[in-house]
Amino acid sequence: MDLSKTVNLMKTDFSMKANLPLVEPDIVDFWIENRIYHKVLMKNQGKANKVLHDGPPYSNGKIHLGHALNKILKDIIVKYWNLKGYYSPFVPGWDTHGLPNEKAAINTYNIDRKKVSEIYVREKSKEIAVYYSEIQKEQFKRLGVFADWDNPYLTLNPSYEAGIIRAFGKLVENGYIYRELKPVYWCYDCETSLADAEIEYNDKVSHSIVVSFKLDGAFYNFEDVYVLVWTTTPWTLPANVAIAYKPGSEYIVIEYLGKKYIVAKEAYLNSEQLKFLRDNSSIILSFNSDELFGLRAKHPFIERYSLLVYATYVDLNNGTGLVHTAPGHGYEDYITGRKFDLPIISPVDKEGRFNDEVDFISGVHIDKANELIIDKLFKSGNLLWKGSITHSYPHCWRCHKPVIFRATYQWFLDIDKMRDKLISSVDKVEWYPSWGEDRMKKMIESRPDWCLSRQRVWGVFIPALYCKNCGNHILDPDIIEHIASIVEKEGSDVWWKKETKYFINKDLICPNCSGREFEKEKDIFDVWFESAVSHFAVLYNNLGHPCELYLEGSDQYRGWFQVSLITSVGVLGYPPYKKVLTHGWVLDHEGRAMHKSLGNVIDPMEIVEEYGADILRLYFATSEYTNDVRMSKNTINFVTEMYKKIRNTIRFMLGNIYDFDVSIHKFNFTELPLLEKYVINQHSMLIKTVEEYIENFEFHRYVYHIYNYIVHLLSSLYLDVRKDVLYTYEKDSFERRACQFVIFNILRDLLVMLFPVLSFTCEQAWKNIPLHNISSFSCYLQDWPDYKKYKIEGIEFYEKIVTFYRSVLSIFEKYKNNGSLKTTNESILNIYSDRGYEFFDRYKNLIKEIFRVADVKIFDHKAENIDYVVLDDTNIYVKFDKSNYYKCERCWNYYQELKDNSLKICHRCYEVLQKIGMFA
RNA sequence: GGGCCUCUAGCUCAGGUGGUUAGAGCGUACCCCUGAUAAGGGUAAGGUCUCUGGUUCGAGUCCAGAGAGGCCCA
Repeated sequence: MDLSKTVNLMKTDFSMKANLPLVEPDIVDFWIENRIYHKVLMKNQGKANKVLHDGPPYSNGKIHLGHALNKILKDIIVKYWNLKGYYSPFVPGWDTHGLPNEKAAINTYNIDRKKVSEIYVREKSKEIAVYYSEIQKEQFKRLGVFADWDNPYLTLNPSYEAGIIRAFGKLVENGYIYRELKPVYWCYDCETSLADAEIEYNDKVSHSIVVSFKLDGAFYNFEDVYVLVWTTTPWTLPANVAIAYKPGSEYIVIEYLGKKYIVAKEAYLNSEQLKFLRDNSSIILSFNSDELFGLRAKHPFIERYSLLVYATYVDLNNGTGLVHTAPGHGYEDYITGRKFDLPIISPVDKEGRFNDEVDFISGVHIDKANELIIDKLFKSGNLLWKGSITHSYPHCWRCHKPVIFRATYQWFLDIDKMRDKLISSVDKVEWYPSWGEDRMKKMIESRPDWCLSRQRVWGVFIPALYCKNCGNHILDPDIIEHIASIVEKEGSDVWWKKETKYFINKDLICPNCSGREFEKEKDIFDVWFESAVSHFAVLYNNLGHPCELYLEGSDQYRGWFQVSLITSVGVLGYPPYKKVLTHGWVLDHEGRAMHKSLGNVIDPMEIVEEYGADILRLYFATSEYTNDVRMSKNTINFVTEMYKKIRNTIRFMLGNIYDFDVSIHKFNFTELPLLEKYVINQHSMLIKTVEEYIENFEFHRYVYHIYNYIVHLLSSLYLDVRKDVLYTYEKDSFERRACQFVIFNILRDLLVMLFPVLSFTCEQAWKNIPLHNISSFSCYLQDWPDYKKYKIEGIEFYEKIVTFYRSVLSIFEKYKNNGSLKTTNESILNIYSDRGYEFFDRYKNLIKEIFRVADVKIFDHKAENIDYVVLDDTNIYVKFDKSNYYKCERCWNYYQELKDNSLKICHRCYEVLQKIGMFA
């Protein structure tokens, strides 16, 4: 008789080898064809909603690992919420406007901006943006991310654009918008402003001059004292309004050729530019630079005074330690200017020519003006030294000519006005990790006003008008709303297509000059403003505002978290989110950022194609992602092994319920065998703990906890112990059906609990559960398990037996290693204890079951010279003996006697064989 | 240069309010099983807790520096 044929071995089509790269695409199709995302929403309709609002990635390339990490983490949360019974839609978004796509369009289609219409550039930019958003969408789908892919929000959608304009209108109404001069990079050859990204740095030879400004009044009883400044851009001197020194530093008065000059001591000793006077001058006074505060110096060729102010960026190793400050011509100068309320003078026009402000250079180009100014300084005796310098200098990316900083009028959002409100609104948000709150506050405290305007075409225009007569700007909330409603229907292109009057819906008269002719603003919004108002364009009046959660990389404290907060507080008065969660960056194995130049970039889709999306998902889920996540192909192997263990355990469970029907084989948990009760109660604890971890967004704990449960409790203990019952007991026996019942419950719950991470694998396993046992055709349509259902009282003692078992195993190892025993099956376990006799005696059968030994003998006294383990502070002595029992050839257990010695079958197996008709 | 953050076994992670020999899994080595089999079970060896000072009877845990790395600014 072939006894192996009489045993109930596992059966399943769920293969051991995953083949994820091959299998996953079909599962994606299954989800999409069956509208699983929508079905879950229908199921949860009317329940409490929790919305994770998607921060829109920029649509100018394929996804990288950072995108993958971000979307997978979001997906885990949203899937958990939906399983838990919340109504949690996920609307994906893309940031589509802005310079990178405009640049990409110009490069891709070889566009000469001067020769084509703005509409053409916009059309081509849109092509690029839509193209990449579609690519990214497909990639995200392939990662197993669930979302409303057919209805994403794109910032170029007319409805979204209208939202941008309306949000701006609210900010105007609330008094946060103003217009002011600000220096921007300017190319006088291309006659345009440039963004940072359009700047390239090249070496340039510049003038290098040291200029004196005469102090107004006496300094330390010295009359006629001069301060020295160094500059490489003499043409900016007409815009000089201040001189900056480094606070709290040692400055000196020196005498040089009979005159007294102030410089920083360190500069005097080290600076290249002061070399000319170092050897023929003497220090006559030393003082703290703070004494300079509030003094003023006379401009060398303009009837104006220059204020002495402090600035921490002043460098004492170059120049004089006193920095020529022209807020109209430099960013740092501008910041200092705002700090000290200095005027912004901008005497240069768009072609680089001076206006009439200073007579001797009126109409002169700045390149020529340099010479004239140097000459003027020389003649007045204010030029102390003249040389040249080669330095790295910003150039235009298109014409490669040096650019200048030039103050032009820009639109601003007034942060100062709302700063207190912003900071207090930070308190209303829960930040994960908690240091986020502090970080956000510190950033808001020091953040300058927000320059909203860009001199570009690919974006949403700023809905402002100008009086043709006097140039006065007009921001009218009624007109802005009117424009928004036009854009909602026709898209933002309409601004470039229609005449100004098309946008004016009332009798508009310039309040300044009573003019009636107007023209449209040419500037567009900073792209950050567009994505910043997604809460208004997407959440408000739709998904709900504020939403539950924003989740982005930690760079977004400066970016989207912050700008969203600003616009939300500015428009509605409160934050757009209840919680903010951040993740770190994906780094290479060495902990370095991935850069093309370093050659350490890993493409997420490469991982998906080689290992599968579930592996990538598991990788991120097991990482402590609030820190940076290191990744290399080596570390992926670790996750792969972990995956195999999970998969095989699932497979084993699936294979052992092939003949199980939950509608027939139903039990109350309280009537189950002890081991089953113990396992079910552990299962209850698992669910509870896992929930807590996920609620705190601690996914690595959640996954590791399940994993350890699978390894320690299921694979190593329960399933291993119960193989005997599953394989050799009669199919319909209480023991076997009870075991299957427990396995089925655990399996079903595990698949649901792992679904947010291992979506593909769980769905695939779900399809392999015998059909009659499940009520839904997708794992995702199940409910999250209720831990209370599995709570069982009075089985705490079992833990003690398990602990005893685990510690005794190392003793058994000694018998194995010296060759006296091979398996526990064949041996007898002797337990000696003077204090634990009663306990061990009572659970003798359980101990036999867990240890899988031939027999257990308990003694109520200690033993000498043998191994012991400590249990509850009591020494338990343990000895294994080889039994002389007989092995049953069917169940492989050892018995004192067999039923049939010729067949070598034990009593139990004999009965089973009889029942299944083997002896008929 | 500034703000914020990270640094525990080869790898991924645990280690509330400071307290005896720092834990788990993977990997490794060795053993068992061959009815989860390109599987399953077991045991063991691996850590100056990045470094240097300090507080304390006592610090991975608190404080101050340093180093390496990350994000954001300048």
